[in-house]
Order: sequence, then C-alpha cells, then structure tokens
Amino acid sequence: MDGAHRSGCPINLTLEMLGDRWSLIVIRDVMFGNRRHYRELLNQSEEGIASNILADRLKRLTEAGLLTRRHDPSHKQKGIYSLTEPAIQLVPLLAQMGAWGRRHTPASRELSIRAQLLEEGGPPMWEAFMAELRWMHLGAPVAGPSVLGALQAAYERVVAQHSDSRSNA
Amino acid sequence: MDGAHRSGCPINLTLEMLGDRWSLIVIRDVMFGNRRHYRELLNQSEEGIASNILADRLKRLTEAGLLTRRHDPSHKQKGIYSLTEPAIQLVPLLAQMGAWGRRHTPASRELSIRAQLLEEGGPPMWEAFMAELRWMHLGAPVAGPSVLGALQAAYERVVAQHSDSRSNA
DNA sequence: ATAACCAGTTCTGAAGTGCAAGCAGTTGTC
DNA sequence: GACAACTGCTTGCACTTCAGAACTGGTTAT
Repeated sequence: MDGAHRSGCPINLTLEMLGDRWSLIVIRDVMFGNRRHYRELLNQSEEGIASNILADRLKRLTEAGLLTRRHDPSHKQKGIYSLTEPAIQLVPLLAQMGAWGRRHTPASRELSIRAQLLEEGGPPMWEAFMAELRWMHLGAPVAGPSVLGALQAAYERVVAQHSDSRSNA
Repeated sequence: MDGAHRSGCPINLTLEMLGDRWSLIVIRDVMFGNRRHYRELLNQSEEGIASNILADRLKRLTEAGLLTRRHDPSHKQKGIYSLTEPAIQLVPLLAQMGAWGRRHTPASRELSIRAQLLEEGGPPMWEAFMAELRWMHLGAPVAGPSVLGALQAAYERVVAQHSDSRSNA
C-alpha cells in the first residue's frame, strides 16, 4: 500500500482521482444517460470505450467511493451501478466542463444542447438535477419537474431537427 | 494529420484536451501562482512535475491555444507564458474542482483556503478574477480590488497560523 | 440443447510517466 | 576574459497505463 499524494491541493487531489480520459466519461454516462449496467455503458458508449478500460474504471470509481455496485435481482450476473453522493456533487463540475467545451471545442450541436440547457438553468437547475439523481441512485424522495427528462427531451428534439434538415437537404 | 475526436460531446472534447494528470496543474500554477517562466513552473511546483513532462505540456497547451509564449526582453533565452482567453475562462471550472476536492478529498487546510474563498465568492468573484487575469496576461485594463491579492493574502495568513500552532504545540 | 447474452479477463503493441543526466546558449562576477 | 550559475529545454531508460481484439466461464431465453 502506498496511497501517497503529490500534494494536498484540492485541485490536484481531484485530478489524481478523476484526471484521466475515461473516468468522467463513465460518470457522465451513468449520470446523464442513466446507464446502469456494464453492457449499457460498453455498447452505448458514444466514444467507444474498451471493455478492459471500462472494467478498470468501474472498479476504481467504486473503490474511490464514487459508484456503488449491487446485484440485479432479475439476473444473477447483472450488476447495477449507482452514483454516490460525492459523484452526484460532480454535477456543477460537469456543467462547467460542458459550458467550457461548448465554447472552446468543436462540439456538435446535438451533443451540446444538454450542456447549453444545464448552463442556462444555472445552479438552481443543477440542484434540481442533483435531487433527481439522489432519488434515482440513492432512493431519496424527490419533488418538482424532471431535469433529466427535460434534458433528454431537448436532446431528442434537436436530433430530430437535425435528421429533418439532412433529409430535406 | 489525424485530429480525430472520439465524439462531439463538449465534456468529452474538454477531457480530450485537458484530461490528464498535469495539464490543469500547469494552468493552475500560471493562473493562481502567477508563474510565467519554465524554471518557476519546474522548481516551485508543489507536485514536483518532471522537466520533460512540463516541456511537453507547455508545448501542447500552447498548440491548443491555451497558453502563449513570448520572449522576455530581459533575457534572450527566457520565455514568458501567458494565459489566453479560453484558459482564463477555465476559472469557473477550476473553482468547481477546488470546491469538490475540498469536500471529497483529504485536501490540506493551507492549500484549501484559496478554493474556499473562491467558492464563497461565487460567480461575481470569478468574474473579477478573470478581469484581473485579462489585465495580467492579455494586457486588458482592470478595475476594482485584486482577487489574486486577496487569495494570496488568505493563503499566507493560514500558512502563518499553521506554523504558529505547530511551534506552539 | 443450444444460441444469445452477461460481466468481465487476457493478450499485445503503443503511448504516457517519472527519474536522472546532459545540452548549448546567456548572464553575472571577478 | 575566464568561469560558474542559470536559461529553457532534450535525451535515454525503466516502468506503468492505454487501447484494441479476441476470449472466458457462467446465465438466461427459446
């Protein structure tokens, strides 16, 4: 066992935990895509994560206390991954990442619409979304309209528009 | 030329650009530590970055348009690194990273105080800090009290307290 | 019984990391 | 003008991590 950290800086420690090319992608998919099984995360991955990387990240994130794994009663092999409270509190960070990426990277319109809504909604929307995630992942009670539903609906709307404009072109 | 991206998701594209263990550390040091030369970044690095990694990251970040390099008129070999506008707009992201790390990692008190102030100051403080960075790195005019000065003063205060309590213990 | 599905594991080469040493050019000191 | 210290890097090497592909043993549906 070694567990030595490079420094006690909170930014550094966050980077030591999440600073790689896949950890936040997995959390994003669980959070925004509500993908809860290994196969869902593997096959529906927009970025095409490799199975060994996915297995490794699920293990690490679980050990780091950002995900939990429980058995699916409907299938003896299936595991259901859930976000923990620390992972749910990454919502503002992911919202800022999306907002920055939308401005400074060649992000596609379809995949940016959720980031845009989350940015425009601001902290109140983030809080509502976090409450919703607590309900879905931690079994906490929830009230109010669904942020996840609104984000998903907006995404599907813009995808539909895009395929319309393509077929009309 | 290859430039292929894994997906058009803004979070993914941000991760492709900054998702490693050192890029944001370098930006943090330029931004909060006002370290503008290679040697400053190398020798005063809290985390002990290796010289080849630093050289590589400075090159990549410059190519990615997050840093610029100009010659120091006082020394023919010295280069001065400055943040660009996209890098300055990482302030809210770094503030959220600091806020999250402060809650969910074993961050030291000394190195957390700046994150705490930046979190408590919220978006208005971030904007003031960004204006200040524009002045320092882009030569833009600035008005109002110095955020960087306040963060630095708070940090030095808590370091002094800490060494007091240590010598008194 | 058998085919499809489940969560991974194993192999391989490529890429990134971390350490130590070295480099040519520049500057300050005597 | 000699020399040491300092400048921004580069090189070499061992080691770890990443990424793609094939493969595994167990489970479920037909």
